[in-house]
Amino acid sequence: MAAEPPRDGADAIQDAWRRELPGVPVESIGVVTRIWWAAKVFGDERRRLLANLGVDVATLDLLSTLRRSGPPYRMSPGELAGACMVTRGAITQRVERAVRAGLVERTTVGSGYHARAVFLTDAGNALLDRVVADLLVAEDRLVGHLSPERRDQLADLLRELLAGLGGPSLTGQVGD
Amino acid sequence: MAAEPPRDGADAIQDAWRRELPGVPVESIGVVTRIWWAAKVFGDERRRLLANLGVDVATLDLLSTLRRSGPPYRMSPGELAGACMVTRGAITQRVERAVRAGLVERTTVGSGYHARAVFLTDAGNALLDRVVADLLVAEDRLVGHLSPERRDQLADLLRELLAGLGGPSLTGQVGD
DNA sequence: TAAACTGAGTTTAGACCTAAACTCAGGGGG
DNA sequence: CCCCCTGAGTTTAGGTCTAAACTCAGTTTA
Repeated sequence: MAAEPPRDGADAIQDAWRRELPGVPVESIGVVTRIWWAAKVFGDERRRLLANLGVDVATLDLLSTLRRSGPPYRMSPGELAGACMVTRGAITQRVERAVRAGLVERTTVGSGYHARAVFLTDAGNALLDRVVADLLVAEDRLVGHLSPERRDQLADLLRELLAGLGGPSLTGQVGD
Repeated sequence: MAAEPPRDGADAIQDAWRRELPGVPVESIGVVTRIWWAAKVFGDERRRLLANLGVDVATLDLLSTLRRSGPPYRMSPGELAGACMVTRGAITQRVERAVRAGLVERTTVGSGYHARAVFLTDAGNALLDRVVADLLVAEDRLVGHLSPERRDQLADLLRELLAGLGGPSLTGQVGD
């Protein structure tokens, strides 16, 4: 007879919908709502930290994806859209901002209307060297209250969840 | 000797940072990145479904929070901000849109500059009755490939994670 | 009782995203 | 050789959010 874990806000939301709309299936809330909240906490924390370091989350996502891609460290806008999980239009805007900031460059073709490849400048690489380690250390602290065993259990369950979601997998991700 | 789970994109990202920035702690990625991706998949799916039903995610979040709050089904903007985990400014804008759509009303005070309480109209309640059940059924299907045992394990680990994050708890949530 | 304070709500500027329309470059038919 | 098609990239309109400045109502204080 293991002790029940203390109830939290997601449990309260399940109860509230059971009360307001009897008969609807509320079981997914325990997973979906908590994932939503955790993502919000991580996202807010990351935004604050990066703001202090002078970058925004979207730009760092772009630069990180290029850096992680490995040699030759160049990606087309379409590849970036797949890896970053945003629309091509969003990539156009991210690249435009990053170019203005001197963090990436584009090679174009023909009249120059279309970008062909995007790659980091020295300044972009320097920014990554300066920021990513701090970010990973901060996030390590955020999840540090979970024992390594619990953390690995959670990671494995999330991997299983994502595999079934048909969402982001190795396809379209880093490492062409 | 349990079989290793198949590698996914998050594993690849861990490897890539180990290669690019040797020495940085990459263990948090297995949890943080997968939670981020899962939230993105759930969020995109919810946005698409709700767009078909003629609502947007932010408005449904507002209406749901009011409905779940129970009697007297009224909340101040500040309470709503806490429960929805967005800034008060965002609540002002959400309420303004919902008022224009006829889904909620406001009671004001004095010159009418400040809202005091926000509550659902009949149209707002009808929209919830029409939409929430469909949404929960759809999300139940999304996580349906996990066995109930795995789902509960995942929910428990996420509850533990959130408790340690000091993030959303019972405080400021539903239930007055 | 009037000035200052405090806290809740609102406004605004700026960032970011999506969806849909638009624009080229390159590759077939005719 | 030219027209059209297709696909990748870009533009634009519209919506959402945050952070910081601003505005009141009610309260404290002298």
